[in-house]
Amino acid sequence: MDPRVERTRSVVMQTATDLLVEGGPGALTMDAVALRSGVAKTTIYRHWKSRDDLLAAVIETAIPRLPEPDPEADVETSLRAAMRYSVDTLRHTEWARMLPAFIMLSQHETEIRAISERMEWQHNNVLAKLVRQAAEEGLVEGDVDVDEAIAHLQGPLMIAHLANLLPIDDQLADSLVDRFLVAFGPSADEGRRAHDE
Amino acid sequence: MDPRVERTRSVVMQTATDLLVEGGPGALTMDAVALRSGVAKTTIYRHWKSRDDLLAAVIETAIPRLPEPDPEADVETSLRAAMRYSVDTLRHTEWARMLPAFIMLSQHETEIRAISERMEWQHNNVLAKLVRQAAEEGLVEGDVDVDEAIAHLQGPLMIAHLANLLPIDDQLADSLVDRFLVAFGPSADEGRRAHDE
DNA sequence: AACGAACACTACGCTACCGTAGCGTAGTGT
DNA sequence: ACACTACGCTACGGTAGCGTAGTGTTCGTT
Repeated sequence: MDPRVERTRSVVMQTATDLLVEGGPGALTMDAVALRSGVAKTTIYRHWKSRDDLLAAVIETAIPRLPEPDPEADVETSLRAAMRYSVDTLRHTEWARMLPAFIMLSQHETEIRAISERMEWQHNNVLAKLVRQAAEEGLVEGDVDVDEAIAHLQGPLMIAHLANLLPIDDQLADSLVDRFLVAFGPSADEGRRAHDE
Repeated sequence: MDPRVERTRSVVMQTATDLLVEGGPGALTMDAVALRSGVAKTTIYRHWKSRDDLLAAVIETAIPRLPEPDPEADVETSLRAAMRYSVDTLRHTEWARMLPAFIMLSQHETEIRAISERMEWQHNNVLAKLVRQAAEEGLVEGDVDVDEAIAHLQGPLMIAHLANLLPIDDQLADSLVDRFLVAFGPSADEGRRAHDE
């Protein structure tokens, strides 16, 4: 492939990503990208057919994919690894800073919503498998609601990030799994029953 | 007060709210508000000094305030009431549909960020008091991290709403408190220790 | 009845952004 | 060396949004 093409693509993508991260979707304009990247606007349009197309490409590129768990590892280890991975993406990637924009855009832009659904599907797939496996092995209650479990694993992390409520680090990832295993542990029913009376 | 003023204010606010909810911040334009509400643009500018000012007013009006718990009630009842209130605002109010926009705007617009911080402060204040009280009464572990507790109470609800992961209803509110009490209960340490070996 | 405030309407000027056209230049692969 | 393609540059046309001006009208108050 022509190295000029490769260079243009990467420079524009990086610039567009920076603009989105710094100023939100409103800051990602073709003129701004052209000005800051040094790439001519006409050239940008040769690679992306519209501004929305470029925006979608930026998001598509930045979007995290949860890795499949190592089939050798036991469930708890895999669960901890998955949560640490989620924490890492929120700590080290540009994704973290475009997440708010992404959440909003997926509400109103059908193109972005499609990306969002693919991502959620992929994430929930990985996590759901782990939760079911954990249920089978007796680590959590047998009749666990998978979506509820995912909400408890990911929800606190999400709000910690969006509201700056807690520091995002490995310790958080571990404590999330700890809390989850206690809350959804097979002895949880007894705990709740004991509490009710 | 002049009834014309009152009418204009309420009609414009309602129209602006609708536009924000339907199409996000980009849809809330002065021209659109004027057109749909039937109020002349010059009149709108007589009540709000700019488009951003109107947007802020809409958000400020829609923003939910967590009510102070009844001092007569016991902690667990108050906690359940607070969570049911959170659920209700996400189920019945326009706030639910403008939350994504709000999250994004508070990232980049300082005016909105200020509103966001006031809201978080108010919410966390109410919840923090309840969590501390719960700790004192031995309902949850004594050295509980208040912010962590809040994250576990509100996080799953937030993600359930944003990702359409779970139905938002009273049953969810109750199960959130149930899970929370188990995960943060005074016996949680034993649970975790028992699990580790 | 009369005054004043709030309002509607039209028409602006201004800016920012989108997307395109035309032309000349510079780098790539053969 | 050659043709080809990507690229830069400048200049557009078109649209949408913000905020304002001027004029006349309606409504509320006293």
